[in-house]
Amino acid sequence: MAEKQHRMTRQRQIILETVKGLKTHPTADEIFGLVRKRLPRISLGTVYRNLDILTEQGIIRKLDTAGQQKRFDGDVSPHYHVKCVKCGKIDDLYFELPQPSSEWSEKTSFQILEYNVELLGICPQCQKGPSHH
Amino acid sequence: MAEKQHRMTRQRQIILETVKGLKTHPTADEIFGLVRKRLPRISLGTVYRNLDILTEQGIIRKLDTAGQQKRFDGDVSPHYHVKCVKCGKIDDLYFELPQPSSEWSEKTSFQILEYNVELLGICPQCQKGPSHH
DNA sequence: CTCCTAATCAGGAATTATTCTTATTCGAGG
DNA sequence: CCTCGAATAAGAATAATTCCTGATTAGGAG
Repeated sequence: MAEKQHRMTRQRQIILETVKGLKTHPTADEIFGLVRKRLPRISLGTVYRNLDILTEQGIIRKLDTAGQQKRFDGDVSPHYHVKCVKCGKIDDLYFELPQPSSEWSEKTSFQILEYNVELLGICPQCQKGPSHH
Repeated sequence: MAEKQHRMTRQRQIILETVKGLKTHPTADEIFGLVRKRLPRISLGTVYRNLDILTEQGIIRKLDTAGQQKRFDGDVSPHYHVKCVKCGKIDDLYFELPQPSSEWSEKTSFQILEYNVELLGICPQCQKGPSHH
């Protein structure tokens, strides 16, 4: 099972620091924008590659939310998310869900691994005015 | 609230029949492939447009599953889905999952509209061999 | 410290899914 | 039939992400 070696490059380090340093759930290009301030020559491809590597390593989380852009989360503790249907913003939800029950597996031929709950709603900001951005 | 008029064109009719006639959860291009057999000159854009219109009308369902391609479902009765993490195939689940509790909404400042439950698993086919597709 | 090499990088092209544009056609109410 | 807004085919455009290439570098071996 030869695992691939991973070097800690300056780029990867700064991308990691950036994601961990945010309480938001940034998209790849938002991270790109921030990292660029410290590493002006970094490329978007590098950001994507490192976000994927860090996700594989379980150091950050990739939010496979329905919709267009994927978002990333520096908080890998178990929690769920709400997404604003208007602006796409994501908020954390720290509640417990029951474990997948064996009863479920009996009713499907799939081997069930996990389940996610994604709540959809409207964020405080978009509740105020008719979204005019 | 002037609803937009919708004409029943031959294209829309056949797209609808196709989706309703399938027990699978086809992607837009799979539907395109099938509809094409009856309407060789139809364009992919027409398929997309009509799938969206039919979804708006609640006649079919668009599955906003995380991942790359969206899938459609001719069965609009309430049920959930499992997605195979290996091949992306989707299966229906006709059992009850934990209902959203008001407790959840209290923990966020978002106005909750709806919630999705997405189960992830491995389909029978992918359980067998080391996925060599 | 120096060498070596696989891992990584920057830059940009390629891919993929979906939406949009435009000129033309058509469904259905009058 | 006529009319007209809705719908169509074809293909361009967009957006997010992945892939490709030749140059660079981290970090272990010597």
